[in-house]
Amino acid sequence: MRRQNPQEKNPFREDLTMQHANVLRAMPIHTVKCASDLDTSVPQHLQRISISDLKLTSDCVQRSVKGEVVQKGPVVSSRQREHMLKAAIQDKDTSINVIFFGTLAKDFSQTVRQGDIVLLSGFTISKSPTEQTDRLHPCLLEMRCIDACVHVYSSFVSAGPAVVSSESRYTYVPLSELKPSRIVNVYGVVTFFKQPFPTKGTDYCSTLKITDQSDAKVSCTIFSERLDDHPKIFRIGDIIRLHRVKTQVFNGSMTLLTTLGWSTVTFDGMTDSPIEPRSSSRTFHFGESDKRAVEALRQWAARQIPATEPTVPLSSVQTKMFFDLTCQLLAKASIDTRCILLKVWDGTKCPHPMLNVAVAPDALEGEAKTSLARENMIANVLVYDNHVEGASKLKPGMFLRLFNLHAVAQRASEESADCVSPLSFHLHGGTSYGKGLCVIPSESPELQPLKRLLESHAAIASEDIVNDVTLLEAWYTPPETLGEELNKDFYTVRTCEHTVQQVTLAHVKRCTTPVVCHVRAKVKSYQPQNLYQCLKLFCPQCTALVEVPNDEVIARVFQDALRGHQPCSEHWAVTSSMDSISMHVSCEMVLSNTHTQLLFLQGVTLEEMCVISAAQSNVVPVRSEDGRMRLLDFSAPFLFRGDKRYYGCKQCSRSTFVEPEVCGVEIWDEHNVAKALGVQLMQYALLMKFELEDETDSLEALIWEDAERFFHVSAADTSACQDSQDKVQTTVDRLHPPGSSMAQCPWLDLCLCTYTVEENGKIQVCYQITNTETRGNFYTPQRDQLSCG
DNA sequence: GCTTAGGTTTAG
Repeated sequence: MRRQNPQEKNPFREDLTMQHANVLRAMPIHTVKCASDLDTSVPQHLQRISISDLKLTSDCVQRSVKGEVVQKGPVVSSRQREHMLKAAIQDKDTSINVIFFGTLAKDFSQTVRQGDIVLLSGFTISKSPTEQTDRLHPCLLEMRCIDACVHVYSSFVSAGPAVVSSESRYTYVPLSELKPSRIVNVYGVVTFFKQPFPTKGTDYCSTLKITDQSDAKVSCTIFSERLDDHPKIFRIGDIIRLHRVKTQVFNGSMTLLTTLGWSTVTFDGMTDSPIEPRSSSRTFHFGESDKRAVEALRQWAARQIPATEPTVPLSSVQTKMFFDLTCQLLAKASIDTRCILLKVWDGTKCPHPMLNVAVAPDALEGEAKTSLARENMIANVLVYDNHVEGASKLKPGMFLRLFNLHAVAQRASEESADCVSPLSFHLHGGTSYGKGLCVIPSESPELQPLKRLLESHAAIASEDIVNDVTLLEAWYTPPETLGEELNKDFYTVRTCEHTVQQVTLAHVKRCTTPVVCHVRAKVKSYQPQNLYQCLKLFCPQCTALVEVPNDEVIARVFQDALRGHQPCSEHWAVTSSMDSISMHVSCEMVLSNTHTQLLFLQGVTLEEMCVISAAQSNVVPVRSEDGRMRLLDFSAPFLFRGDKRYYGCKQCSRSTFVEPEVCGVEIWDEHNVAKALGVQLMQYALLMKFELEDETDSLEALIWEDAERFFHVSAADTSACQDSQDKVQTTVDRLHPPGSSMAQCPWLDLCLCTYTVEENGKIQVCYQITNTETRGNFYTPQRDQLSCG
């Protein structure tokens, strides 16, 4: 390092001093070629003492200790103090801290590796200041005086009971044979794990539980401030190797804890899959013996742990369940600081309708194909709290495993059955039950079936961009064979023949009028809120659109007609009277025997009219004026047909009453009655305004010309028939469930016409929903429950 | 500066 900085003073001075010192002293570190040399080639005057026998009061002159280097820290230097290096050596059951000072610290750092066997002499004994925390030996060895000497053998061969081979420098202790306060190397099969989570300290913590052929189960706690250093565990059954972890008894159970210099490597646990070590370190040791150890654990685990479904595909998800999901990220969007939305898929179709969380288009990173959402293939995952940090680093296209996802039905009320409630997926805050998420490398063998499935779907999805209209229709129109749950639910279909591609609302707004567009949107709000107000009267002649008069207004017209009540006589009619009520029928119709079909009624109130007309086919209320027959004011219906009422246009109807033209009419209905009377019949129409919204924009669209097809009712029926009114109400409730969020509203495929109208000299762009029909379940929620069972 | 957590469900 110093050589890289020629400006610095005395660049070589320290090195020269070191070399000089080494020459003057006895070499402090001796390497031996054979383990037995540690016992034979060291000075004979040194007497061996076992670590466990060391005491503060022990005489350490002419004594030596031998042990494996189980910890080796870095050389610590400061201006005030000489160089230091802390290590720990272990002999049988006991580990003791050793501190090397000065040049010895540097030499030890360069010459000795963890796992080496050392023989130390010339040490002094002091009290260990870290006994309470590291639970190692109460004493500490200090290697500082001029006599301090290290003999090292660095090609250790284990005689232990473990998974070793001749080339291995490591001994692996069976989990059942772990002793307290030892630094050990272990292999194990993961039976539980949590993704790393931040601690209250400086590190992230991974907690896991492992087992091995000895059948002992041991919890492990791994601390590291670098996320990348944590074990890359993707699922239960993975195999983990831990080096230099410390045993510790907690709550009566053996646990493993990372210590200085720990390391880890993990492997897929599936038998027959390639043994690829997963590690952030490029320098980990991995040889044939490790392959054998992994394979042995795989074989053992395959027999021990019953084959369990590793993760649950969307096609198997049930409401309320907690499950692990392996998937690909399509898009993500931040909801707020404590919540992030992930749109994911795994190539399977969920049997339940899936909640689509709508977010502003500019907030969405990545693209979620709407065609997939339509097929229940996109899961909307809401990631909360402590998981937001990790989720925000994800990029669309990544493969993920989400642990302990919660499938939540959106509507939890008693009234709505689960079968129609859209599912959302929550990764709740906290780490219990392993809640968390991880990225799985794309090349991971276990991902290959998933990737093949996604690719096959992606191929289909890309074809619809080829503008093949037939395929487009097939893709966007829910086929009858689709999941029954979806068919029970509510959706719309376009009935037009337009060969146009689906566009966004933002696109529609940019189009020049007039144009026909296909869109996919939700109903954010609607007007009028009182549905009786959506029924209008429309004159096809002058295009006047007026409200349907209420009974109060109509009754007044009848009262006005009664006021100047006088008999009237018309040459074309025969009249019969009873009290103040007169009935007129056409003479010509009497002759053609159709007179029962059309009755003119004079001198009745609205109530009486309703009673009488209920049993008649066509009744026209009339009044007399100067002895002549007149129709009532057009504020009242000019015709009552059963329970239906028909109105004439004030503008377009003949103002004077003339002899009805009855010739040639055999069956009388509202049209030929109107024609015979010179009345311009007004049509009933349903008119509503929907506020439509998609990911890109919102706009207000009218539905009226095709409203009857949309609602599957006749507007005239809704004027009189309760069932038809209920049907409109139910449909509107399905479009926008009362009190619901946008997320709960169904996506609608709509055909939209744009046009301009001029009003008060201003040109305004209007949108109208045409050629669209609602489909699905129109029953009320109460009935719905029955049908869902 | 040398701890942190120590499996066991949010409540959106």
